[in-house]
Amino acid sequence: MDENNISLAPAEWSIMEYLWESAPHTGRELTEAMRERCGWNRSTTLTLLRRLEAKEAIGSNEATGVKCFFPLVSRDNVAQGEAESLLSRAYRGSLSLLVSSFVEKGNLSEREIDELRAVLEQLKEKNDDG
Amino acid sequence: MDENNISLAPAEWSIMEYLWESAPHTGRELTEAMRERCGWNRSTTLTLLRRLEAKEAIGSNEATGVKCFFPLVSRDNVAQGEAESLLSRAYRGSLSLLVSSFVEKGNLSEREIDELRAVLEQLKEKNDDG
DNA sequence: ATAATCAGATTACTTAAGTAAACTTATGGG
DNA sequence: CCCATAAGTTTACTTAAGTAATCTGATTAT
Repeated sequence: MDENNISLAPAEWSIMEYLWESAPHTGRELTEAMRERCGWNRSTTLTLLRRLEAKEAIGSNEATGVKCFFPLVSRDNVAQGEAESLLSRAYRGSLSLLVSSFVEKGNLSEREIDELRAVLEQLKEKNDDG
Repeated sequence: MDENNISLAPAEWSIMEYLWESAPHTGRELTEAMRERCGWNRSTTLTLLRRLEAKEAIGSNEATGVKCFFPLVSRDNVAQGEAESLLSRAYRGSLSLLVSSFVEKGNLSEREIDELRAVLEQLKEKNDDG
């Protein structure tokens, strides 16, 4: 694979989020959605779509005469890639360092803490029988 | 405070890393270090220093006649800020979601896992007597 | 067929970022 | 006093990103 290492600018994320929620969508639908969500002009959305296609983050299909866009990369993959890039830049590649910095700041909600625990439980299991 | 929300471009990180390791440093020292570490031209380093000063990520002192640069923001703060920005963009603001995506990918080393456990232990204590 | 509308493409303008050349002082030797 | 260096400032060029106007070819309602 080489769809790896695709990184998205914030504005591109907005479009991808929509397409990850549901796809495919026509340019018209995207334009309308982005106008509502971000207040973008039609041209803005179309430009972003073109750029996303250029970097192969999305693809399009023109069977019906009208172009339909859909994601070529998964949200998980993109998120993971950006997380890894952040980790290596700011946390010497260490996930635990990141987590620990949040823990130390003490700005984690009860809910977050519970969820973290759950994740670690899951990890323990994986480790026990893996 | 308003030194909050300072975000650094990758090239800027390189300079800050050096200054976080030790400071203050003269332009000459920085230039030399960046030439070694990144292969940058003198002008490049000086430009980056100027931009960092403009965004108040670093300060300088000219007492000795030669400008000396030092960080105005802590590495932790910057890292935290970028992490929060990533979380909100890619993980709906949820740290556990990020961690869990790494766990699921299964690309965590034994060491990382141990460290994560330790961090969670720490969190448990904090929570018990906090 | 023809004007209004729509879809998509081309062009454009701005700011940020990476990278560096060129210019300007200041300054230590001769 | 004059020049080679050194330190710092200005200017510049490129690509990415945010944002959008404009142009062009297709479609449709009269």
